[in-house]
Amino acid sequence: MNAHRKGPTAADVARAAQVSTATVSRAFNNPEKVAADVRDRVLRVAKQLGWFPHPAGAALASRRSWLIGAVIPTLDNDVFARQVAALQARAMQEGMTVLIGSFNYDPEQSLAHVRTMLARGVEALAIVGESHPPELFQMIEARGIPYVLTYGWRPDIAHPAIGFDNACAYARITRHLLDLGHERFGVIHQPLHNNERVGQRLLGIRQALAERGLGLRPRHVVEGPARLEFGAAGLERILAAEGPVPTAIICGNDALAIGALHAARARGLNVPRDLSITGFDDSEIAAWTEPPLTTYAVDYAAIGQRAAEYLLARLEGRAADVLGAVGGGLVVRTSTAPPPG
Amino acid sequence: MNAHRKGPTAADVARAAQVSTATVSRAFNNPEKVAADVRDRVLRVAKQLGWFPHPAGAALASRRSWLIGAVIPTLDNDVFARQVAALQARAMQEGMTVLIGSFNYDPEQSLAHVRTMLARGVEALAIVGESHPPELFQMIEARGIPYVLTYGWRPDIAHPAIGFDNACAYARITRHLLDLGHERFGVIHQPLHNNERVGQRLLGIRQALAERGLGLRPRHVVEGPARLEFGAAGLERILAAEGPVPTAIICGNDALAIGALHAARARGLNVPRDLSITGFDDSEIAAWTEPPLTTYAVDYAAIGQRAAEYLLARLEGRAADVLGAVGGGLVVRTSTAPPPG
DNA sequence: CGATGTGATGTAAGCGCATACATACCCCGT
DNA sequence: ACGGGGTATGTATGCGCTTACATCACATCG
Repeated sequence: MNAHRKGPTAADVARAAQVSTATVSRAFNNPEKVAADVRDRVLRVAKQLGWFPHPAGAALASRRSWLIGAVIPTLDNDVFARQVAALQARAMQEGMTVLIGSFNYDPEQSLAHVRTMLARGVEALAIVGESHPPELFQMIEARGIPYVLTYGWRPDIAHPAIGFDNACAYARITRHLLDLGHERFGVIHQPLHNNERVGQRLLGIRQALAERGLGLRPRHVVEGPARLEFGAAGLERILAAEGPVPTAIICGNDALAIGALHAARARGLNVPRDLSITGFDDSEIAAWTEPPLTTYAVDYAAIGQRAAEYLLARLEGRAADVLGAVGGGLVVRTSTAPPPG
Repeated sequence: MNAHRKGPTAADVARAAQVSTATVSRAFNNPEKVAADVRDRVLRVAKQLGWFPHPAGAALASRRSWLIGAVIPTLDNDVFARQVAALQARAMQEGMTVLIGSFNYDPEQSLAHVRTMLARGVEALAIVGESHPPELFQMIEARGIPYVLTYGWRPDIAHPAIGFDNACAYARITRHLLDLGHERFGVIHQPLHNNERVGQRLLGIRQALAERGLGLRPRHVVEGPARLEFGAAGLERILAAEGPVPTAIICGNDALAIGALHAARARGLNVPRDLSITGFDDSEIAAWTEPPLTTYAVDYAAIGQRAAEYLLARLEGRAADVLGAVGGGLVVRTSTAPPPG
């Protein structure tokens, strides 16, 4: 690979503008320290020569990379995309740029991403979730850079984190259904593997049920990919189970819920009269399904924005009171109703 | 900001391993050039000291940043997210990392992103669309780095590009409807502003219509944000127009089409019996709407992957025959049918 | 057995910039 | 007119690494 083209250097600009390289550097980085006429001359010459500070030289001398790393499961999910977009917007205001790595729910890959990001000199890291190899956190600690976990948050979490309490959120959904009078529940959820958030959610459901002396039957809990297709297949499977069938189905996200909605209709069931179904995330389409979906909204943009806030503050040695839970809440539409009979 | 922590340097490792810094560097970058025992010793000492090559030093000395820039309209859209994910996956195989910038259909922002990316030392750039200030392309040319435009592609495009021909794609959709017997068409499309692809699409529709001696009435063409809500509002507006109303509605993407589907149902129209509606992108949900949506699939992942291929090849001075059109085609489902009567 | 080649390692020169420190200059007060 | 203090600019060093080149040990072969 020969990626290099020899361009002009600060020295060339200095010579052409009849100043020293120090003044060239100052004209770019501390304009107020340079007399207006000199600065203008330098900037003009630089533009003419097509020069601007070479990042590696600048990074080396100033010991700053102006890079923040964001490690997320996948970009193919609005939830993370929104978060990253907000992080990036805020970071850009401070002149920092964001490096994104998607790890596809694979701890190997998250480790690899953190490794290369550190090798690229990121000054801070935002990472989705807790399910990562201990080595990942050790590497970060060893580097001594600020980091923050995003998406999930729990009162007893062992890292700086910004997000929402998955257990609480799903307990909230469950109580909504309990209050409507439901007693038999089904759950269609994402893979538990390497995703502590999903475990938290099941926990939240189970706790809310336990409060009323209820429980979840294993045959009414199905796990699979977070896609419409599995939402449909999952509901089929639950309804095919032995014995009395659930009257309420709690889904891991809106896509699963929409799939379930379809499967229910295909079986001639009326939602919500015969079966209540809930989603999660309050995606755009949730308001437009037939019937409109009861779901749970989380302010994902706030997660990204506050994560940026936190990291920026840490980099400046400031304190920032932004860790913890972000806003969110149940959005009741018409896919939930009292159970039949 | 004090982002710096003084860590060990190559010299520390060299000393501890009783070799020169050159050998340390080689042990990391050209392991095969170092005797096995020495290499192991160096790597062990390095790990023990928690050292690895400082990126800025490495970048400065080797004149490589291993960075590729991706400039896209927004991450909030699956279409671009998929493309970026593929680009990134391919780039990572070669040890390069991808810097992402979303410009929100604002040329100012795309310019700003390219500027900071160049300042970060990216070695190549992938950019969505042609609607950017000339200055943007000048900056890239001045830097002399490879770049490729993605998403849109035309036979007469003036840049290296990978994507699909928006005009052809929409002509194809239009002909499908023409073949079904439609003669009056409506269009619900995204903002034309700073988005040459949308203009291309309208062009394609008009050309296909012209071939059969037909045209588009201005009052049957509405422009607005690419959201469900506007899909619905747009259809309302078209149906409220004076005179005979369209029997086929061509939408700029699946979200608009789904919105239109809803509005049609709300007005008591049966799709496709009373009205045909088409989408674009073949998003996951398109197969699950009521009725399932006729739409147009584009292999967005291939765009990202081939863009990476092209840039990588250029960086290595190789030729790569990947520019041009990617796969795609009409997906006929049941939201289209012959016009009523 | 000495000339020559080969592979492993060391030496040292930058890579392009920021910045602490030194210097020159100017303004002002006295 | 002179000194003090502030401001604009220059000087020179080093950031941490890679790599061309020099060197050295050793094996090979005529």
